[in-house]
Amino acid sequence: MADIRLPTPGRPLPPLAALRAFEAAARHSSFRAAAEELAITQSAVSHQIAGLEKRLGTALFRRKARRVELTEAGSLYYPFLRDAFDRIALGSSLVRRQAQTGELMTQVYVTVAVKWLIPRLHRFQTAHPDILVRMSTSQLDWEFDPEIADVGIISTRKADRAGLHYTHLFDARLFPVCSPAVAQSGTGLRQPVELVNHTLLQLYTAEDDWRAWLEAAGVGQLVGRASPQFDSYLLALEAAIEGQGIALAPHFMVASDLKAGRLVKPFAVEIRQPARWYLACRKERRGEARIECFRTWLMLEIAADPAMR
Amino acid sequence: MADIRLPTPGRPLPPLAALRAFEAAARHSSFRAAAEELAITQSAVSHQIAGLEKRLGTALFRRKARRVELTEAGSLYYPFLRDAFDRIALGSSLVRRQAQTGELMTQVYVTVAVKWLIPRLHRFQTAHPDILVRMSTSQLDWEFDPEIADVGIISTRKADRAGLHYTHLFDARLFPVCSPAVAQSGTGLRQPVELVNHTLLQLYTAEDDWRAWLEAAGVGQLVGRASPQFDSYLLALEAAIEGQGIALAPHFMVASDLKAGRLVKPFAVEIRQPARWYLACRKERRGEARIECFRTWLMLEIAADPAMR
DNA sequence: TCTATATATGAATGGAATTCATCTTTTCAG
DNA sequence: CTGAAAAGATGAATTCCATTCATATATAGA
Repeated sequence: MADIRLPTPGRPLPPLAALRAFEAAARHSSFRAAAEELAITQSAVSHQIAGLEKRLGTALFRRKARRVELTEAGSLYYPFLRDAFDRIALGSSLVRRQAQTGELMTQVYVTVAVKWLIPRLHRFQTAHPDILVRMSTSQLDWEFDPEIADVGIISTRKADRAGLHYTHLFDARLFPVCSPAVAQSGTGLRQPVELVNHTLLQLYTAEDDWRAWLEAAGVGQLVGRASPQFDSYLLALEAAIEGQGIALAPHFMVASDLKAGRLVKPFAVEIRQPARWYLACRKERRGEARIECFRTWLMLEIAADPAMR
Repeated sequence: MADIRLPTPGRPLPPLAALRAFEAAARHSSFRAAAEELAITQSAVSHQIAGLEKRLGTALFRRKARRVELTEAGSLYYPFLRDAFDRIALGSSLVRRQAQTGELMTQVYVTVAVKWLIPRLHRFQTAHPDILVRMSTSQLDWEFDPEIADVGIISTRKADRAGLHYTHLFDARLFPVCSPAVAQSGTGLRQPVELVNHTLLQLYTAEDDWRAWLEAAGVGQLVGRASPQFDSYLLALEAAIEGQGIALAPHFMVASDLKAGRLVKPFAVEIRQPARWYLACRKERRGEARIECFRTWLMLEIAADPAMR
């Protein structure tokens, strides 16, 4: 039951603070320099070393006029402490590095991956070369699966699954987009009411979005032409780019296509996407270095991206 | 000016307390056992390790039902910390031992050495075999010389020499002693006034002692027969034992001779020796292990010796 | 002798480490 | 299946130790 171990049972070690002060003071041959290195006052170093000397029952330094020098006892002690702190420092940095090394499996909707994340990912890889980001792209309605992925960028109305930690990322704005050709066809597309002559591209998983937007645009009764329903925004947007109709999509998913002129935004009316966007991970894995790196980076990218406002 | 040193400049190490907790917990595979070893609560260990994990950005333990086990990161970390603490412990114990090893030069009046210290010294040597006590026996009037000795057992009226630290040891009682033969010679020696027919053995350095005692005994005007003056109590007592007269000595110097019957105490009257007895050492050397060992042992011996009361 | 620099020291302070009290989870016995 | 025991987690309160502050002391150099 009891741990009968000679070298380590209940070894009462001197306080670390004092040992660190001693190590630094010995290295610098100066209390003042040691204090500076440790970002404490000279007084603290003096107190700590005095306490250590009292505890060990021997002087560790000879106080000379403008410096201190190790006594015999101090010279004996110093190498042990130096080595010990070197090991602690080395071990700590290895663990820290290891924690930041390896893969980070992210679960992302395919459209988010293609339209937003992948174009930015090189910056993350540059900043964190030790973290290999892998992506599992799911369809829009998939739930985050912590068995598969370390983190998930998900859109949901209630971020309350037990055991998961959610970081709110942003709220998306929804508005219709179409190809420039479609916007100019016929009499053009100037009023929401003119949508009646167009195909509204729909998603399985967001069937209410169009209804909500038409409502907000003041044409709630309007029913557009039937359209195939798509699995993902990606496909709906592809169809829109090819002029097959008008898609309703979150701003951040179409920002690049708008900028490139592949798509245009015919109306000013926007609605908030009812589901909010989160970064999810297992509760107990919050704090893991790779996850924190990714989270921090994500937040910065979002803050820097006008399409996220 | 600045210390350009790769391995050690201002390395921010995790708090020692947390590292110790981790090391102990890893060794025991149990927070509870670690807490017990460190004499803190389980709660403290839990807090510390949680903080460490947060700081390192990785879990160090997997919490299993009735125990914890190291994660990969923990397994990587543990050997470093174990080694580091082993070194600190080893270094500390070496320094402590070295501090208690070597000689301790004591400066003692020859009579104190012969009559009191030497008979007890074997007990000190048994308790502290690493400390070799050497003695420099001085005459009664010598002052303590910190250049020569580490400590001095001295008798003085004012313990106030700059740079010296004094520990009060005891106050001595003075009374006359003589050989049994002398005490019984003639009509015997029953009243202090009968001292007039005897030789009063005197010390150079304590000429007033007899006067003070006679005063206290109510025979202040009495002047005994002239006697040679001695260098030390030791010689005066030797003379007394041989029946050459009556000596006035501190109780602790004659306790053994009284017990052995070589001397007797003819009168009950005692006076306090005006000078008090101290253990002296350099102020800045107070706290040194060998000195503290000796001081502590001395105090215990004195407390245990009825002749010191 | 005066100034600059370094360490020592006692008292006061602040904050981190610890405890306390309580909860949650898991195992094991009956 | 229920209850008890054992281990760990957690938030709030507390205690104590490290640190700072203010000041003293000591030495070298001008």
